[in-house]
Amino acid sequence: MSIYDTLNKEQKQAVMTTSGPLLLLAGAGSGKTRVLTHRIAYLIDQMGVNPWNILAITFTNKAAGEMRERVDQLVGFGADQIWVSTFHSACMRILRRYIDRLGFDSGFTIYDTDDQKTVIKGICKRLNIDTKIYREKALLGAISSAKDSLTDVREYEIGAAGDSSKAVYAKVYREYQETLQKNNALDFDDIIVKTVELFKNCPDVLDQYQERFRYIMVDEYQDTNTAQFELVRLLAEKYRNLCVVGDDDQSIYRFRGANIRNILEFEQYFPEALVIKLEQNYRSTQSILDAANAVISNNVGRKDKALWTDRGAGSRIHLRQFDNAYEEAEFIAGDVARRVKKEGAQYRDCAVLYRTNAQARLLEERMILEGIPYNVVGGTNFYARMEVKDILAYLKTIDNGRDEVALRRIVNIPKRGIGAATLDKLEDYAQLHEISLYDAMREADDIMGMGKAAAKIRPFVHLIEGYRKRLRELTVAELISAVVSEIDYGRYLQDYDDESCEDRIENVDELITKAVSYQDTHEEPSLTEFLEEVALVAEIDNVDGSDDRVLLLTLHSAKGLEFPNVYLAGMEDGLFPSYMTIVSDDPEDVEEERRLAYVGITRAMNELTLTYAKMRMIRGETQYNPISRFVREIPAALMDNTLPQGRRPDSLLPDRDTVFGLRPKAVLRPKTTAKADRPFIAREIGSLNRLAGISKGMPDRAPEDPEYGEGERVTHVKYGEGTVTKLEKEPRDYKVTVNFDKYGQKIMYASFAKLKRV
DNA sequence: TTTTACTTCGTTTTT
DNA sequence: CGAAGTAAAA
Repeated sequence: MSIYDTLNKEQKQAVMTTSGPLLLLAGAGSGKTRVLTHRIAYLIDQMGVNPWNILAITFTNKAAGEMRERVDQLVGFGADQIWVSTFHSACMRILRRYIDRLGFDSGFTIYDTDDQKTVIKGICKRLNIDTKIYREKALLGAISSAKDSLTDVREYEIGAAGDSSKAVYAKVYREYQETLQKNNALDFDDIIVKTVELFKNCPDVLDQYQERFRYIMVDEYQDTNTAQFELVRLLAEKYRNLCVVGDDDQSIYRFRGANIRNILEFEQYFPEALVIKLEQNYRSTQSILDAANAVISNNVGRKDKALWTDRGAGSRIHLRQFDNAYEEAEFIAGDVARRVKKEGAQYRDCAVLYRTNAQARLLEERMILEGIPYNVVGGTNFYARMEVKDILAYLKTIDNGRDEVALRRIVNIPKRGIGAATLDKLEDYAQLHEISLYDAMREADDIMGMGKAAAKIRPFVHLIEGYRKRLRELTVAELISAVVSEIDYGRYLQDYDDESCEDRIENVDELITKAVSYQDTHEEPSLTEFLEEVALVAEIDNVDGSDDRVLLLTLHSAKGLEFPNVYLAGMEDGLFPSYMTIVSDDPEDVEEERRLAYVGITRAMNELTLTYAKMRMIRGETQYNPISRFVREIPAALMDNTLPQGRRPDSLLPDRDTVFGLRPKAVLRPKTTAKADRPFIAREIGSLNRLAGISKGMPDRAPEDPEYGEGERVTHVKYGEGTVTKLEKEPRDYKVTVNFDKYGQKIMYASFAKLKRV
């Protein structure tokens, strides 16, 4: 009896195929992590591969940590030699060693989205670019997707030739890269891109890593972007022992540059690749899988596969409608409480999934009210909070004097009377003498025209210099404590906002706690490394599964997790799929949302509950959205409640004042913000309903007689041909039961099924 | 230079 | 609704 006997046939094949390229199409819940960990064990124990030669890449630190733990359990010896890491931290390790070859200093810092925005703002100001026309977000987005697809500044400029608008983007891209280089900083995308650049420019470095990583495994392969693919391709080029594991149906990061072609075209890059499909699901009941399969089958251009299980049908999927989001939250909280009290469930067995982070608030409030322990994943990243960023900016300034973004952030926090005018003078001086802004501050006394300002700068420089000198004798935690007390940051927070100051001080303390735990878990702790780790944590990394709490999280963060009880909240067209994707002219956008729905459904092991509200407040506006098309794509027979048969929007229109107890000021205020590109909500309802296949005013009319009868052959767009076994007239529509040749029996409503007689 | 009062704007998802 | 930006005032 060996550890490999518990694997099924395909899993075993995947584990034992150790050489050459391997594409593992692993459906949700098909045990891919098991395969990966067993494969690593097999490589070491059975094939005699040196653990040192193995690289396993995941997307989140959490996934990396879990994999490492499981490998440790399977492999007797040398497991710590394996690189199990995320794309970003693997690249960081390489860059810290070799980035000097690209003209950066190895003490570079990492810019998060906030920092990037600051840089872009500065550039726009400097170049007199109107941010009304060229939005910072759009500029950043363009730069990011250029990088994701490995388009450098030069190439971008060539592509922009002759297009004045694109030329602005190109100019900003160039300035942005130059600023980052000047600040000795990289953004998230650069971490990958610069590593690729390094490998391409320095064959000796590439060769060294190729020799080291003779066996490479990539998890969540469907989420890789072009740059990440190129990185992996380069590393694997020599020995070609590359195993990628992914599921095209779970590709949900296209907006972030994930290139689904990486999976669909893997066999073109590696013609000798073996492809293995894992379709047996060990997680969910058949009903849940049927629902997931039915929904995802509406997407085109996917690798064909269907999940199955030997677990049995299980209970039906619960579908619940509510008047508003408050009642929805009330139900979910109540249902969780009921399951815990009556069915012996634990809180941690339950998770509430939603499309947007904003939905968490109401759910959270309700959980508090009912006294249910919960945890919200995501929202504002801990390290993105103002008070935490302030402290980190101090640390960054001490660590890397060239990081101007950090310096500018804290130079006047707390108030030192160093304002824009002073900084402008310093900047001029710095530019003239080709030194950094911080170095200019050090020489402030010698700068003409500095006047009284020099006296204000002196203590600040003194403070930073003092900590630089003491850097070696202080731990990171001690350093933070010292800085916080020296600048009297607590007082600053109190003056800033008395209300929130307690929470903020708590967060600063939390940061110190994290610094202590960093200190305890690392062999050679350093400030640089601490800042790096802190920059690369994702919210999901902090989820502790051993806490007995209900988890509240977005569908995106839920990927890779599983729960006995799952609630999918806010199943409404306009929210999920989001309004943006519905009106998009690219049908791929809705398909991505559908994959998200697939991910959500397949998180559930035993019970799946879908909820939606007729009315919901979104950005201070009340919206009336129809039920999500994804719910309609689930066969009715799988659910415990019937779908609404369409409704007339006008019968539902505003009674919000009575519902929310609001004074009618919101209604009376003239709608001055209505613009051509953002139509009235009332009009949106109409169009959304039309998109969902509901036509206004039709529900109560007698249904049209279908062109087919019982026993006749019909054809369906998705299911193909079948025989009508039952035809029942209902007040609003005909209910048709069809036995499809390929998909078996389905019950559907005539007006939605659009069946054609053969 | 800093504080305040007011307007404007937007929302998907995040390593 | 809330964050963030802008203009005016102190």
